[in-house]
Amino acid sequence: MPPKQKTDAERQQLRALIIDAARDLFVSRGVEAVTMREIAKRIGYSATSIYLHFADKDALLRSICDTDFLALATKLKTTFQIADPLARMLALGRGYAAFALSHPNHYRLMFMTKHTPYDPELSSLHQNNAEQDAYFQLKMVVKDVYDEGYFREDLKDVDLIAQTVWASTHGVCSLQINMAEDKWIHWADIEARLQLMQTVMMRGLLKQDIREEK
Amino acid sequence: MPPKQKTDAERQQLRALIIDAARDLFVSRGVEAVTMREIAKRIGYSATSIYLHFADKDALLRSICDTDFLALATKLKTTFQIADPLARMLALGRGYAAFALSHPNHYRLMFMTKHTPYDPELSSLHQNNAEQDAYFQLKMVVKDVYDEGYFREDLKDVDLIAQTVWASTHGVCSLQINMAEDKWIHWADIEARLQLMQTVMMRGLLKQDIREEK
DNA sequence: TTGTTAACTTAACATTGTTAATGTATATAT
DNA sequence: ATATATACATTAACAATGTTAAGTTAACAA
Repeated sequence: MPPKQKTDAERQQLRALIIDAARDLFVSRGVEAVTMREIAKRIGYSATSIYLHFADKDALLRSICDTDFLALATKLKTTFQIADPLARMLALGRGYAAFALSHPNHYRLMFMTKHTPYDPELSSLHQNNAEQDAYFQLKMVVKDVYDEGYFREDLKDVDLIAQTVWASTHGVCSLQINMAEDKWIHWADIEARLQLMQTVMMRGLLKQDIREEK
Repeated sequence: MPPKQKTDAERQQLRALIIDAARDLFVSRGVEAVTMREIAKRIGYSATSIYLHFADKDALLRSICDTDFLALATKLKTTFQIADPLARMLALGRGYAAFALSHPNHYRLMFMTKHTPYDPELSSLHQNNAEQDAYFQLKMVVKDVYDEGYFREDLKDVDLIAQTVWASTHGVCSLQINMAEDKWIHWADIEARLQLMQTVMMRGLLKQDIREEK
């Protein structure tokens, strides 16, 4: 029994309801294990109603990722208040890892799951926006450190540096998320692994005198 | 029309046939996109025949991973002939990355896909065997470098070092495999990213005089 | 010859994502 | 006030999937 003509706000609200329910289920049991019918049941609608708001399951997943990317960027934004570029870069890394490890299934959806390529055209987020684009945030802080002249002489490509910094933290976090339960490896403490990775990266990227100053 | 009573060798052969066909398909189109019927068709059997050799799709996947872990260890074994521990460690990293990037879907199955925990008990491979256990190979070479006294004074935990080295290369490779197609990031060349990561890690892990010697 | 059984196939099931067909209550037009 | 159109929702249905149950066939043992 549909009360007709929802306002835009109401429709947005239902969209959010679907997204939240879906994320909850995806996050606790994995994307493929969750059915459209199940998501629908959770919010008291029929499965097909979801298709009035999302083209298909993948589009729903994409929307969830969009909101999670925004959540990540919002969290990392708090580092902007740190004046020293180097301290800011380290804080960004720590914040990123904290997000990854406290929302492992979000992180899996965002960075570890096979997907149709992310495309700024198809996203509700704005690329190169400091409030919404976490990669842009990283690039900015790396650029600030670069502009201070802290990086070694042979490091000139800000994108390359940013991607290497990203990969280092992503490596630790993604191994933790995907392999921590395995009996094959006797894992060192995750905090120790994160700390060592940051230390090693700083040693490898920065000029010696900058490191000694700290 | 079943000619009865296969020998053990024949049954092993059919198992291998299934594994090879399944891997081929998994690797080219992803695990979930491939159906049991399709695998069966490829080798001229019916889908249900596969269940005579593997409990379910996941067990089949596990067997494939086992053979791929062995393939990785076998590939990395070629580095054993390098006398210098440091050069050996670098070669191991390069070999690992080459494997990951030339078999991205294998790699995805092995290290990026959610799985029931790997357990030495349940594997056909032997843990801590230099021929079969790639992590053990890494640990060994890290230990050799450690024994030479090449690592910085503050680095004492071989497992922690090994896991950090692993995470660095895994980070680059897994981002490449999962995100390279995304339009959001303007990716630097993958070779440059691998090279910089190795350089940075060596700078961060090794004593200064060792690095200058090279 | 007659069972027995291993190897294999066909049928069948429950579940999935998704589309088509249908209903229903409201908003608008008359 | 009545009719019509339409937005919102549901139920039915489809093709495809992993998997199980129920045959079928051929080799061997008695």
